[in-house]
Amino acid sequence: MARPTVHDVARDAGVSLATVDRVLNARPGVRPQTIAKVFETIDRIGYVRDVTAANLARQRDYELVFVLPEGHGALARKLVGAISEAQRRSRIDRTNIAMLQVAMGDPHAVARTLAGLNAATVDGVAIMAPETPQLRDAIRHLKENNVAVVAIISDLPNCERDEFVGINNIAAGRTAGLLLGRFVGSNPAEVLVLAGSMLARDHSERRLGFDQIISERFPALTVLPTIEVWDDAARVEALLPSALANHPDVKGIYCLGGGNAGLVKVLRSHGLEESITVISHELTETSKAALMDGTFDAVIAQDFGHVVRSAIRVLKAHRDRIDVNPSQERIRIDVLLRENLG
Amino acid sequence: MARPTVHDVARDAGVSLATVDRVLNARPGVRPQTIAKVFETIDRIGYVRDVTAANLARQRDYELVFVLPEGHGALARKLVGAISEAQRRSRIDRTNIAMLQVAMGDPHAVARTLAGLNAATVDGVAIMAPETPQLRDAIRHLKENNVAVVAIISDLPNCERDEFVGINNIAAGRTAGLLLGRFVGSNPAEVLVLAGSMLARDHSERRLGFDQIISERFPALTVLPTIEVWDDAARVEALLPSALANHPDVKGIYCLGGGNAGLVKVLRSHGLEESITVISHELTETSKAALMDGTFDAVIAQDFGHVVRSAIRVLKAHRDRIDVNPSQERIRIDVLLRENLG
DNA sequence: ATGAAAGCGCTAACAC
DNA sequence: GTGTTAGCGCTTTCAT
Repeated sequence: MARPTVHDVARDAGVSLATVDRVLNARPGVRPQTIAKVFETIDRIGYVRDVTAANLARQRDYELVFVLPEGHGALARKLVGAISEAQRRSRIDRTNIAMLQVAMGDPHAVARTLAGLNAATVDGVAIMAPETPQLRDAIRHLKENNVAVVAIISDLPNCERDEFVGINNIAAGRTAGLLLGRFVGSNPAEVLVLAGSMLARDHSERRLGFDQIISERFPALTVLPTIEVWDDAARVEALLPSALANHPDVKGIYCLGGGNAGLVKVLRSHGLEESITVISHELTETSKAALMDGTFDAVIAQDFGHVVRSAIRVLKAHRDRIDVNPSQERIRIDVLLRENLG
Repeated sequence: MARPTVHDVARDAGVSLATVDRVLNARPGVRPQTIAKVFETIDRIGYVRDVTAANLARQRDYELVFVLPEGHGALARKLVGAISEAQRRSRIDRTNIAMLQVAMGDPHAVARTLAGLNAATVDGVAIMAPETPQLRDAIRHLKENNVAVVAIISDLPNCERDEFVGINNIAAGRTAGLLLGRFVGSNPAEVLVLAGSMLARDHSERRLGFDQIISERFPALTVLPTIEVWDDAARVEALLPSALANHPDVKGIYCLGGGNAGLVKVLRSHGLEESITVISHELTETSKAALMDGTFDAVIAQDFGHVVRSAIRVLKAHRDRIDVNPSQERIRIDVLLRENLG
């Protein structure tokens, strides 16, 4: 038996196509009892709307916007690459994707960018930004105008975002800690932690998870205070050597993200590739090469392509008022070793 | 500027819609020069076909078939679950998914199942089966009738399948070996390997990769001959204890897949959860619990949900003659630890 | 070998 | 409040 269509619903409910359509799209101008009658028919005959036909008739594309930090760092480049790829693919499926890069240092700039969006045409916004009061207001405003909002990579738990697409960073930190602990072994040793900036929510959450598991399971390890490197190779090269000199017992380094290039350079120039276990974050050209040649022992990552596609699906589902497949949208914490880089 | 449509192509090329359609769908009855003219116009104005509108007009669903082993094992159950989930979702996107379970012991039964498919209505087949001459013939026959074929989980490299959707099992074995080696440490020790059946291509490839890396990087480890457990808990309980008794230096166990339940039982009853490092395959209720309580140290897995969705996308793309996004269809070798189970 | 026209499931003027 | 109708981009008879 063929799938029921709006025609079947209209006939069975004894109303016209237009009325069915009004009910389906929650448009005004239908008597409550008519609405009820239509809904009753819908789930009696098991009607489910053909979204693609609807989009065809509507002649309306999905208008999506990605807002992200205007970074030069490897992470930003990777993310931009994944979005560009999605833009290229999107031509065939009625989807327009805009990408806006904003200086994240200035909360007002972020808010202005969001405020500048035309809520009448934009269906959804995916955003990666630090949580500020200004951002919170800007997101609330978008939601009031019926624009879907998802946070990506780094969550905005106190904003009215519809969804978060990214990994659980506390769990990521715990994963890193578990690997570091097991790789280093059970003899007493010190561990150094490098961070881009502890202001970034993802970095501080990773650090939290890392500390949790080290103290739970690896009491022989001493974690030294975080060195903040501002995602800047020069700073790594300036600070790391002296830290290593002051702590000759360092057997492990955990890099929370950012600064991989500087880290690799220092390890090489000091001939420490072999003797120190290094766990880092994000798969980039640098970290991949470091994994291949043994400088890094593991990289914790998330698949940016997946994050971007997932954000797009969630945003579209929101506009179409259909639900997502949670198992498809769960972003995994990838553990990358030299052997499973594939 | 709006996306060009068939109308634009027809007008610009000075032909009718029907002719454009014939060219687009490679149907006969068009003069070569007309074909050329249409194609010229198509890429001059940058026309790209709207697949959803085409499907709407065609009134044709995607008819897909999954063929898999009629197993009771945890792996089979997981796979069936993932396919059922896809079936549930498929109602809304013009996709009918059939699932056929076959006794894989009998190559003729598999071939008969494939031969029984109506090539006129079936668009694509996803199959997990051991490679046999009979299967090879059956697949060739499908391909001759324009049915798309993908191998899933376990590749069929000598068949004319269009694509393989699954992990590189040699790399998976290497990944397992690397983790086992690093977790066990550098003192001399023995390692036990458990296999479902060495006839299964995926298991033998994993073993190969495992042996490679152990000999390359962990010379202190001695890998004992494989114990074949036929995916049977009773066999594990019968064979493993004596193997452990004969080899008191066993510090690591690598389970290639299947038999997790028996393995866990033996380890518990011998009080070896802590002292032996265990790496296994596939995320199931059993292996998840074993990871949580520390009996297993790592599980190498592939996301069956992803495999199934990916196979569906590839099969559809094939019917629509469009290309897939390779990065979306690459199945990752997941390294699961207690901390990143999600 | 080519074209005209109807129709897929849905939406949106516009009419009543 | 509700119905009629044209049309989205494409395919497919049926003519010519």
